[in-house]
Amino acid sequence: MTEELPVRGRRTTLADVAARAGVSVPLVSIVMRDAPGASAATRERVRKAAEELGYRPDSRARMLRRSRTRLIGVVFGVQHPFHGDLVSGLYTAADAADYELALSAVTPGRDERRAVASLLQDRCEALILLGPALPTSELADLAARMPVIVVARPVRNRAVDVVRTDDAAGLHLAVDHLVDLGHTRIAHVDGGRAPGAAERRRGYREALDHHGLADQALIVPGGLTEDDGAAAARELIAARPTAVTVFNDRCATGVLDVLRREGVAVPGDMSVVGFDDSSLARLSHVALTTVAQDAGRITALAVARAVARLDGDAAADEREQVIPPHLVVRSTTAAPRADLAAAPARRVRTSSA
Amino acid sequence: MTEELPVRGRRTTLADVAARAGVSVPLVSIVMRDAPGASAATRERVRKAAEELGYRPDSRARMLRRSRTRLIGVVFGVQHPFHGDLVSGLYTAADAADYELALSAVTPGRDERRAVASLLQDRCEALILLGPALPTSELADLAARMPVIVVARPVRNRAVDVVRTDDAAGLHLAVDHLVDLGHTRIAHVDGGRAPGAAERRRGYREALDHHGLADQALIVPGGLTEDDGAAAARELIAARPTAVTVFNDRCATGVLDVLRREGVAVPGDMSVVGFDDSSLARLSHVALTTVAQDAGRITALAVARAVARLDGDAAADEREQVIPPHLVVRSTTAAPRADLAAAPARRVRTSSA
DNA sequence: ATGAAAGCGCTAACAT
DNA sequence: ATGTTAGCGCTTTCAT
Repeated sequence: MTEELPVRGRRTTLADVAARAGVSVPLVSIVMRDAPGASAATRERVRKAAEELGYRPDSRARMLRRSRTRLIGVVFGVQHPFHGDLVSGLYTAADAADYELALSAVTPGRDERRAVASLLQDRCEALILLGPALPTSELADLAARMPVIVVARPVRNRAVDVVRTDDAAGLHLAVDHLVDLGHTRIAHVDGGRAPGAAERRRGYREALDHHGLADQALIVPGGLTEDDGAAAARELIAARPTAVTVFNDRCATGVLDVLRREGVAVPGDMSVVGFDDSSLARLSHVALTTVAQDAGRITALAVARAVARLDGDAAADEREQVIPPHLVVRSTTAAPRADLAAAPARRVRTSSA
Repeated sequence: MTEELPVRGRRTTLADVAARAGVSVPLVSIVMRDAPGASAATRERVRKAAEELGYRPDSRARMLRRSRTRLIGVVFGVQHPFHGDLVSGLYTAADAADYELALSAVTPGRDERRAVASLLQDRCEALILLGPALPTSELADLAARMPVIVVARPVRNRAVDVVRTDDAAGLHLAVDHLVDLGHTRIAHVDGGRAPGAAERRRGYREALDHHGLADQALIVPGGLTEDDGAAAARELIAARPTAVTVFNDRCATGVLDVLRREGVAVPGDMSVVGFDDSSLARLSHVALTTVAQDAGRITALAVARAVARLDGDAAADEREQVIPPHLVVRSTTAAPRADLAAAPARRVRTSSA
């Protein structure tokens, strides 16, 4: 029994397997791909030979020969926790659609342009970009070459597909929940120029307006990080609304931390609502009430859209798919204390950072 | 002027560029690779043609033809924040060494075996695994096929290279710092079976022993997450050491949160030291004193080792490179209060969860 | 059911 | 300095 274990050096190829099985190369190819055109006996023999040689198909050669690479490029931010959830979902969806994923990370030393360039060289057939900061014009240029699906950021250009959470609706949910609890003085810590921040700000204003609370609006400058939230918390302590909606969970965590340290009880003195339902929010000692984005649905739709564009079947016409979020109520929201509910919030439209 | 903008459909190839420039295909290849063997005038002409056609080399064809792919596979956990720092560093190091990176993520639905398998099909020449959970035997099998560099986890097998932080030394730093401040009753919240946890536990014991404090040892079961830390904090509140070293920053954050909420002042009543110097620790409102792993150095060494194995030049013989960490002192450590410094810590070797 | 031949896009080896 | 030939590992005709 010749033990030809796979060792460092030349890789085993179809030809090696063919030689060992005593058949032609194309026939081995047929067997390896489970394509029709080989007898059961041959399949058996070829599989055995491949197994013994530790054969692994070369995806590069395969893609080179096929007209299609069945490869979808994904650009993600290595620092952003939510992108982790999205990447997980993308793998699942791509797998089901029989596509491969090529990951390209954006890091402090590697910008989006480089990340995209490397995917182009890998001959991806479509691009899925998670919360890209690239200008719309460049996205449009890319979209002229290949299907481009932008996730979690609105893009006003008919050439690119967009799958995103309905950010405005998310803030409606948050505000409605707080109003239901009896709050009237509800502030918002915003996300500055972050993707989605403008939509959430708008949703907040609309929702307040809808409840006849427009004159109670208080928008405090925030950002994406815990530090931004901590800074915002100081303004909140001065203004003393009874509840606050925060741009995202990270920022909300910063808000929570400072509030509690300064003796403001949550939810006793102030209710707090986040956005994302990240792992942070789920921690039992944080237990943040938050607006959940449906990562599984978003990623499934993103892949489905990429595949639809590639297969060219009935190219869907709405370029933007907006997914409704849902509210996850945990322990940072409650009815306002009776003595706090009445007093009016100090009105500050936008205070300077 | 023929505007042959790159449009969806067939990609432009070397042949297209060659035709437009009126030269042979290999000559274009030479120009695109900046290889010697073309006149300045030709280079000029070819570059112009390539530019006009929006030509991008096909990395798959390139790798297929070259004997070398110059591709290093990286397996990382999409949820682990520290892996983000490592991936960033790997890109930088690979770039400098003129290698490409192929990323393969481990997600809840995609285990390490799958992640590795896809990299093998991509014909990576070496593998860098971040904190892999794979059994040593499988790592050794892999290492028989190609250079394998394991990062951030000790592996007792001469076939694989290891680059990791000196975890035990990290706990020496932490304990020494606390002893210098005057602490004698120092507890440790451990990481269970997480990579590095055993080493850190050992370092903690050694350091206490070194200061003649062995009989004060108190190890509380913890874990990797904030929740684990929160649970451990309750035990700490009962035992009341004046200081605690925690497995990692995430867990330490959980400890901090509960301590503060239960009215235990940090660092007034209890000092806390983390491990990782993750972005969490750096947050101004957390300001955690912590043991910093040198991600830049670790990744540089990991790539350097992979390259050394591949180039076969003077294959370094120590398979394990242990990098000393350093202490970052922030605001969660201080001298113990005079009335607390004297009393002995309750002695619990390992309490049950 | 099986094999022979061709070629995906590129680079290396050899011509000239 | 430039062109010709061959072939990386695979899949796709097209024969048989």
